Amino acid sequence: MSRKLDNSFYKRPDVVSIAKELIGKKLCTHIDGLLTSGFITETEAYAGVTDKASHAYGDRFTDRTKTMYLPGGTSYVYLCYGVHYLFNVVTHLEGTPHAVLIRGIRPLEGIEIMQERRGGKNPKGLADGPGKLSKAMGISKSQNAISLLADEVWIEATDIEVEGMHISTGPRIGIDYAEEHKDLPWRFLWEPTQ
DNA sequence: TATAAGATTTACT
DNA sequence: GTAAATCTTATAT
Repeated sequence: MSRKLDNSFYKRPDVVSIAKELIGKKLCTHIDGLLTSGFITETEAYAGVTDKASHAYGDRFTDRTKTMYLPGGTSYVYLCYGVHYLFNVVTHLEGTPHAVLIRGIRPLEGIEIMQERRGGKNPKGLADGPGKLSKAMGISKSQNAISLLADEVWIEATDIEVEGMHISTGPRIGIDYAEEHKDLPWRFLWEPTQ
C-alpha cells in the first residue's frame, strides 16, 4: 500500500508549514536496487528569492539552483563543500525556488545497507546530518532533479500521532552569513519521547 | 582567468 | 578544538 505524498502536499505556497509537516514522515529511497527508509527528524525551510540563506536569494538562476525552480515534488540534491550531498525537497510551483532541506532521519528499513554505505559505523549517528543522510540513503548527484512521485526517491505519510510529537524549532544551522535572516525559527527538530 | 567562501563531515592534535 | 577535503558560484583582476 502506498501512502506516497503527492502534488497536493508539495505544491502548497507555505514552505515553512511543509517543512514542519515533513517531520515524522517517512523518507524512502530505492537506489541501485536497494531499499532504505527512515523517519524525518530534522528539516529546514528555504524560502526562495526572499531568503538570504537560500542559494536562490535575489533570483539567482544558475546551473546549480535551476533545480529549485522546478515544480513542487522534485528533489534538489546539492554538493556542499565539494564533499557532501545535501537532499532537499522542492515545493510550490514551477518558477518559485522554495525548498525544504532534510537535515536528519532516524533509520527504519535497510539499516545494514546504510551502515555499509557509511563504512560500518554503529546505527547511532548513521544519518543525523544532511551529508550523512544522503550518503546513508545512497543519494548522489544522479538523484538531482528527479520527481518525488516516482519510484526512486519518495516520501510517505505515517501513522505517527502528530499531536503527540514533540517538535522543537530554532534558528537554522551554518548560515551565519544570512544576517537578519539567520535567526528565523525555520528549523524543525523532532525529539522522540523515548 | 584567478581567488575566496560556503545549507558539512571527519580525522587528528 | 582545529584543520583538511575539494566542487560550485560570486567577485575581483
